Amino acid sequence: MENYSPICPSSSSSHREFSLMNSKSTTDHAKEELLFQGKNNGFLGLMASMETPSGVTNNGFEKEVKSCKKKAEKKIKKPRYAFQTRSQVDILDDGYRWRKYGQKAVKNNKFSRSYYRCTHQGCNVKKQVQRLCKDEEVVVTTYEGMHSHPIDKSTDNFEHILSQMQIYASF
DNA sequence: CGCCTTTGACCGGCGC
DNA sequence: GCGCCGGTCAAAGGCG
Repeated sequence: MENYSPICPSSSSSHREFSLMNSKSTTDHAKEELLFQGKNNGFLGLMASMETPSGVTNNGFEKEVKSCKKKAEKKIKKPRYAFQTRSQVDILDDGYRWRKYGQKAVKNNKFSRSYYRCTHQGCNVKKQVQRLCKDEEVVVTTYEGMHSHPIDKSTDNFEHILSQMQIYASF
């Protein structure tokens, strides 16, 4: 928790990661994911967009993802937001309380992907956390849905969390 | 004692 | 039609 390299050391690194995500998205619906790379305002701007669904998400960011899941709204497609963060820990606590409900091995990746669900009553937000096989320090977190309830933890703690996550926020 | 993780099974979609 | 694959369920065990 103390030896994080403050920034992504080179821009080429982020470029490579992005390419990797694109190549992976050759499988049909994955291309509909939104991949956010923390660059200028990276994560903070992103969180703002998540907390204001009528804001950025309606500017065309809100993609429709095919989700014909049985339990969820059959025809309603949910937006997904992917983040790349640089952290040595898998658990990137964003202030909400998550319960893990699954874990699957990912192809072309020696690490596995974890599936989490928000435990707040009535909140159906899901997220999945995955590491890149080549860059162990890079963690991809994909959020699905939007929280309709306040954060459990304090903002103070959240700042601490941000410092842990080490986004590419120094440009 | 209650919540959470783990883990194998199951299910639906899609490609061949 | 069949098999693969990604995502989810649910039982059982663990931990604070």
